[in-house]
Amino acid sequence: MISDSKKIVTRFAPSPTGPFHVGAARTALFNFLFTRHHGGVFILRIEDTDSARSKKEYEEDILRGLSWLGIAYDELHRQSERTAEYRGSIERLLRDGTAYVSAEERDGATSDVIRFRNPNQPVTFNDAVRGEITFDTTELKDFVIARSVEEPLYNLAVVIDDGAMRVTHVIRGEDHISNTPRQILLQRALGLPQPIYVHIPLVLAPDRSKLSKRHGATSVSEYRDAGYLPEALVNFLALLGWSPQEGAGDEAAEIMSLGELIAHFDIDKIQKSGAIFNLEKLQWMNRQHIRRLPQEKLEQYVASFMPPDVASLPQYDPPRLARAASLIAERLKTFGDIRTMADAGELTFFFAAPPYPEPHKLAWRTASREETVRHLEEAAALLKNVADRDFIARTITAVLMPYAEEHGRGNVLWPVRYALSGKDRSPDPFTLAAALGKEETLARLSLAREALQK
RNA sequence: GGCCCUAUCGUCUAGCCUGGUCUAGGACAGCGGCUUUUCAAGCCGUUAACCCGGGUUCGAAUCCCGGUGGGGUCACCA
Repeated sequence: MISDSKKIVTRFAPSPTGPFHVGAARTALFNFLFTRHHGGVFILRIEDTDSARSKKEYEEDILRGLSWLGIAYDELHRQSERTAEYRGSIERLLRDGTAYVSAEERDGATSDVIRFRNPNQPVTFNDAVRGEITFDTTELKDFVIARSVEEPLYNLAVVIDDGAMRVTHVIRGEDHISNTPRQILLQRALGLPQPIYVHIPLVLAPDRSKLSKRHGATSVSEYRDAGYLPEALVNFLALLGWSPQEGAGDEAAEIMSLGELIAHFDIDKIQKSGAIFNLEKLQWMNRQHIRRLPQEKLEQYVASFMPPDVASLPQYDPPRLARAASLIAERLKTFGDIRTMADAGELTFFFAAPPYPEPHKLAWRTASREETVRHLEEAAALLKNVADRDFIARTITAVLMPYAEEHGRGNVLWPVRYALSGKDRSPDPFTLAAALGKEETLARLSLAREALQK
């Protein structure tokens, strides 16, 4: 299907009339993956012919979003900077009679528009994912192609640009299928070659309608701000309407880096029907990518999403954060969850000794205070013997477990955990102690003991 | 409504082109269990689908036809 002799050229052509949408991001991604897989040229073309609706801030949002996702383009063009090109083509169309100026009334005022003289031929094209599609173009009438020689409308601008930029594959949303016959008619009038069309299925909301604002977060920046990893979003979006080769495998096979996606991507495995944007799967995928993050990156993410009230705690410092980071990350779907954890008080104990307003909670079920104090003392004594550099979860477990087994795990482990966190819910005592460090662990153990003895 | 696209577990999908190996596979979610006994995570197990009706064929999820459902599109927007 794809001839090797011809260099592949694709383009992603968003119009900057709103925030960068995840559906658009997926279209960009499919173009990018396909192009990189085949070693072609990927063009970003800003379609800002409608000056009234196009905004610079939206263009910036698109650029920022693409860069965050790791989707790099080879060329950047803006239609607003190509009026000379359009003028030439439109004048030619006018000259040879395939287009004509028509004075028309609109909103009470009369103005000239340029219409295409429709040859009324049936148009058939071969879509790379759907096969042959035929349209009877007579119903299109003499459609308007420009407001003036310097103001082409969407369909014309696209055709001129795709021709000028030698685009070989037009990969875009299914909602553009109905534009295709108009564009083909224009190509024929302009004597331009016809690219290969690849219409990809739409991204749908859970109710099967087009994904829109009322369904929640739809823009790329919202997902970034909520603490999703770009690699997770990219991975998730790639799997919406596409799957890697045969036997789409087990769980691990679905987790792919950008590089792996590029290696596997091709258009023959693109789905024909719309795909629902399933937030739960995105969250799961985000977890998977968080788990694969190198320690250093993980710390950076955790730190950057840490709310100020936690970050200003007395013991909030780099070494402690480094030890707590993976423990915190283990418990979240997105880095934005750090905020929720902080609000629930599940973070403060990492960076400040907890108060013990309810000493009775230190004792496990029916255990007496005296007994609990003894266990706390003994645990502290055992841990004191562990060297600083051996103060890791595995060693701590090995040291504490025999004693806990002997006196009842709950009786020992619960008060130790509670002494360290001051919380009903928290990580287990061993990892917690490791995260806190030896000195702090012993300090909290004795603080808890004092609270009990009061 | 016209035109166009589309149809496998609740969701994303494998299989369909090259009919049998499909008592339809995987993943997310759900459910159940396990654990260094809290919570989370993790691990193990498990429920669940070929839209309907006709054909073709020894045999159809796979091929053909017709319904029905879903979606898109019908601008001097893109």
